[in-house]
Amino acid sequence: MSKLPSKSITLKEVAEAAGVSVSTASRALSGKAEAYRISRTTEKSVQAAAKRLQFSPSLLAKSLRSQRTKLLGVVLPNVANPFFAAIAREITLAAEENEFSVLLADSQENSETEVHLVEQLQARQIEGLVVCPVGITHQHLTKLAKQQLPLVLVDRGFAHKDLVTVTSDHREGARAATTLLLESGHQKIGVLQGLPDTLPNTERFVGVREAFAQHGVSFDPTLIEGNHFDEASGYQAAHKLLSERPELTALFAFSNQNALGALRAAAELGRTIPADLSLIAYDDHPFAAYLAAPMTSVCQDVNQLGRVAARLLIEQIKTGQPPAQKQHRIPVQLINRSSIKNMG
Amino acid sequence: MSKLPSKSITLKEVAEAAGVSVSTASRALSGKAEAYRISRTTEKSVQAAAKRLQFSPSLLAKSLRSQRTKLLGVVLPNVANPFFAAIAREITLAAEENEFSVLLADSQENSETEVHLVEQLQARQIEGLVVCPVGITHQHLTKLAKQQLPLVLVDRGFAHKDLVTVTSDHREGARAATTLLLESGHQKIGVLQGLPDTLPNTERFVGVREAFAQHGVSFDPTLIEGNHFDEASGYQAAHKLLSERPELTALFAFSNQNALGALRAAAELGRTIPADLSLIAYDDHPFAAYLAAPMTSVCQDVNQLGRVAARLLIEQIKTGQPPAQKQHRIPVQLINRSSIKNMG
DNA sequence: CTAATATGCACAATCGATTGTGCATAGGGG
DNA sequence: CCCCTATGCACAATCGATTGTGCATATTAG
Repeated sequence: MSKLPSKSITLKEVAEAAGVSVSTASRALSGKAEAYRISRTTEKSVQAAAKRLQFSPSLLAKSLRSQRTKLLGVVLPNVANPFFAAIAREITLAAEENEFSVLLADSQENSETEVHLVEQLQARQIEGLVVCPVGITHQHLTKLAKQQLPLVLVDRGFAHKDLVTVTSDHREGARAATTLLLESGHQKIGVLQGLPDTLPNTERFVGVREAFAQHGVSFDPTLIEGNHFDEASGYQAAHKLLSERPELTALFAFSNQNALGALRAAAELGRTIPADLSLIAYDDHPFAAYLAAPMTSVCQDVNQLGRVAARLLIEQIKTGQPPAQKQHRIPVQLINRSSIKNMG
Repeated sequence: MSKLPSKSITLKEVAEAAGVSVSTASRALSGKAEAYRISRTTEKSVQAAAKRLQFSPSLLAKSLRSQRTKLLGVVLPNVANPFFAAIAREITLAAEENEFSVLLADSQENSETEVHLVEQLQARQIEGLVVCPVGITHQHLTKLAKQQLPLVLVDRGFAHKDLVTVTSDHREGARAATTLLLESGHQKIGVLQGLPDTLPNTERFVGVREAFAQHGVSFDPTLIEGNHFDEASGYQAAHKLLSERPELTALFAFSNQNALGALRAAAELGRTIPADLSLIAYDDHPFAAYLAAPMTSVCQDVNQLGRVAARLLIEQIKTGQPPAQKQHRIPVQLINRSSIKNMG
C-alpha cells in the first residue's frame, strides 16, 4: 500500500500528473472532452491520473463556482423525538436519492435558536429548507420565502398564504377521538394539551369543540391543562386534573409523550385504565398495543408527512417555482384498542 | 418595508456602498480594523452599510479560503430509530455550541451506501465524522483515520487500535441480564440476536456465555435466533423459538425492537408474560414501565454515548490530535421490573 | 525645511473548481 | 505553394471571501 495523502488531491495536481492544464483536466473529467475537442488520448490519461491519485473534486469550490450547493436545511424542535426523527429520516432519504446533502439543526423548541439556525443555514447557501417552526411568529420564514428560498413547513405551520405547509389533519383526528369518547358515554373529558398557540394544538381544539357541538354536549374549558408536548407536561396536567376534578372520566392526551405522563400520574394516583379512567392519545406508538391498557390513539402518518415535505421541497428546487397548492393535509387514522371504557 | 433582495449580498456590494475596497470592507467587518489601520470613520461606515444591506458573508467562500468548513458529518444506519436519533441530537447540540453545522446521512444499514455517503461527506470537506458503521469491514474508515480526518465510531465499532470508539458496555450488560435470568431459575434461555458480527451483538454473546459459565450452566447455542435489530427479526425469531422449543422458559432480546417483535409473537401464540414466558430486553424504553408486563431491561445511556462521541470528535478537531484513549465504554444499567418470573 | 515615520487604504494573490476565448499546429483544397 | 479550416489545448476570468504587500498622504522629528 502506498502512503495515503493527508491533504485531498486537487484538480491542479491531477492536471500536472497528466501533463495538461487544469482546464483540460476539468473537461476531461466532466464528460465535456468532445465538446471542447480534447483528444481521446488526453482524456484517457487525465482520467487515469485522477483514478490513480484518487481525485475527488471539492464540492466547496464547485458550489462556489456554480452557485449550487446541493444542500438542504432541516430545522426541528427536537431531533431525538421519534416523531421528528422520522421526518428527518424521510427528508434525508429523499435528499440522498437526489444527490443532495442534509444540514440538520435542532432548535430545542426555542424560537431565537431557530432564527439563528436558519440564518446560519442561509449563510451556507442551502438550496431549500424544511422547518418545523417553534413559536408563533414567522417573519423570519416569510422573509425567506420572499427571497425565493424554497421553504416547506412541516407539522406545525402558519395559516399564511405564501408558506408551503404539510400537516396532519389535526382537526379531524381530534374530532374523531373526541367523538369516540363521547359516544362511549364520556362527557367530562380532560384535555392534556401541548404547546399552546401552535397550529396542531389549536386545530385539535377546533376538532374537540366540533365533536362536542355535534353531540350537543358542552365542553368545559377548565378541564384543559398542560403547556407542552412532553412527558413532564402530561404528567403535571394529568396529576392536577385527576386530583382536583373527580367528575372526570376520560383524558385526551395531545401527544404520546403527554399520554406517557398521564400513565405515570394515573399509576401514582392508583387509577387503573380503562376501569377507573379512559385515555386516548394523539400519536400512535409501536408499544401502544402492548401496554397494560392497549392504547386507543390517533395515528399520524409521520413518514408520509416527511415524504410529502421532501417531495414538495425538491420539486420547488427543481422547477424554481413554488407549488400551486400551498397547504397539504395528511389524513390521520383512529386506532381503537382498549383504553376506553364504555360507560353505556 | 423595502423590497428584499433575492440574491444574497456580497462583500463587494457592501464595499461599494461604503465607497471602499473589498479588502478594507473585509477587515472593517472582521474586527481587524485596528491591526490594518482602518480609520474609525471608515470602519463605522462599512459596518453601517453591512447592516443596512443585511450582509451575511458566504460561508462557502469563507470555507474555501480558510480551508475550514466548520462542518461535521454524521452517518447512522437509521435516523428514525430513537436510539440513533438520540445520538444525532447530542452531536447536533454539541455542534451548535461549537459553531459547527452537522451534515446528516442515513446509511440504511447498507454498507455500500455507507461508503458512498462517507465519500460524499469527505468531498464536502467535513472537519470530523461520527459513524455508526454497518458491515464488518472498515477499510474505508481506517483510510479516513490515516488521512488524519478526526473520526469517532459510535455504538458499533471495531477492535482496531487506531479507531476511536464509543460503545456501551455490551458484555457487562448482557452478563448482568443473563445472570438475573439464571438466578431466577431459568436455564433454557432463547436469545433473539441482532445483526450478527457487529460488535454489540458479538460482545453481548460474550457476556451471555460468561454468565452461564459463572453459574456452571451450559449454554445451548441452538436457542439463538434472529439476524437483525429490528422488530421483524425479533418477531420471526421469537415465533420460531416459541413454537419449536417448548422447553424454553425465557427470552433475551438483544434490542427493544426485537423485544417488541417478541411481544407480538408471544401474544399470537397465547403466551402470557411473565406467567408463561419471561422476557428481558437490551435497551430500555419510555413505555417499558407501562407495558402489560413492565419490562425488565438493560438500559444503555444513549445520550451519554452521543455526548462522549461528540466531545471526543470536537476535541480531536480542536487539538489536531487523536485522543490518548481510543476505546471508550459507557456503563449500562439493569432495570428490574416484572417481566421475569421467579422459577425458584 | 527635509527626512523619517505613521496613517489609511487599495491591489492582487489565493482557496479549487468551471468555462469563454485565443493561439498554436496539422491537414485539405485551390 | 499558399490559404483556410479543423484540431487540440492553454490562458485567464469568475464565484466570494481573506490577507500580504505596496503606495500614497499626513505627521512628527531633527
